[in-house]
Amino acid sequence: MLAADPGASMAAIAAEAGVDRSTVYRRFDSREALLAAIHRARLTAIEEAIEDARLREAPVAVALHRYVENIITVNRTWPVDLTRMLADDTVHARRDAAVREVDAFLERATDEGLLRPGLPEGWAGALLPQLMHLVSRQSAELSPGRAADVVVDTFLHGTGAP
Amino acid sequence: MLAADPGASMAAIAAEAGVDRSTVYRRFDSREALLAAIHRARLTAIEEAIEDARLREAPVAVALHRYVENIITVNRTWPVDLTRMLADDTVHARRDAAVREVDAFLERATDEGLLRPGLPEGWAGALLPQLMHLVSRQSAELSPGRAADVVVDTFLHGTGAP
DNA sequence: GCTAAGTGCTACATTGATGTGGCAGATACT
DNA sequence: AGTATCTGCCACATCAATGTAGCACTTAGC
Repeated sequence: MLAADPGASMAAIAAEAGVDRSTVYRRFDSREALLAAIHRARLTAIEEAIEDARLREAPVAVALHRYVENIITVNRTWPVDLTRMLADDTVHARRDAAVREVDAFLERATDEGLLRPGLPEGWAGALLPQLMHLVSRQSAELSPGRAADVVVDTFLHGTGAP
Repeated sequence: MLAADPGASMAAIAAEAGVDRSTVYRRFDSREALLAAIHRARLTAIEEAIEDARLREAPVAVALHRYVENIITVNRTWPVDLTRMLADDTVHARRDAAVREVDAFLERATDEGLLRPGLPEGWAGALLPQLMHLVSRQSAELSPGRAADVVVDTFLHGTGAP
């Protein structure tokens, strides 16, 4: 709901959840507070996904697939865009830390020969989230594991003939 | 502006353009009319991009690169999301026609051995626009030609080591 | 049976955005 | 000079969404 339209009204959100608008206001002081709670939940899930994938120590191919699979699940559970919450300093800082963690991993993946060197600055780091986001909403019928297969395969080898 | 926040107010849009809010209302009857005009302009540019690339006849590798380069320019000129205008029937129909044209091209590209067969249904057709959109706003410093190089290379071969 | 907590529904004040109309000044064209 | 057009500024009505408050009803636990 908030994924399709981040500007959705509280009435629409409440209707989607099958409760009255006033009930939502009983649990969250304001619309801002509701969105902040959702974004915090997503951030926490992202941090757990990163930790579970052991981006610093695990073999890069294994860590990549595990990270992708985890994030696809996060995307499906909390399909909201954190970009619109960068006003909040805490959210901003936690998001930055997660991005830095993934960037460092991609650098390690390049050093260890999984990724091609010489790519444009930040290209891999921008591409990977887009692929995960795409498969999350495009191919809802795929299990997280199969969806991760597609993302990793496309990320590493593209869609061209071998 | 409308790219960053599709829900931007007329006051914000007018301020961005350096004119008064009332001046915008003199040129467009309503907010809807303004958005419709922008979307029509984007659609027209997309149709020209497809025609110029000769997706039906040109060699697939040539047509792909030319199409990508054209759309990157369109994305930078009219950076708005057509998905939010599907209420308008005319927009919907024109967009569908363009999507079908590209899908048919991707099928031809598969038949002629440029793309790998056996990809998930609709994956290439969803991936390509995402890549073009990503490079359009991510790498503003690249010329359309160089940006298209990156997109086509990533689309066909990914970012993995050879 | 009684209480406490949660929920739905309604009414209300407030705010921000939309859209309209009028007026005055600047620019350009004849 | 005189006129037409465009613009900025201001005031105003309208509407949708936010947030608050009160009341009645249901459910669960003691």
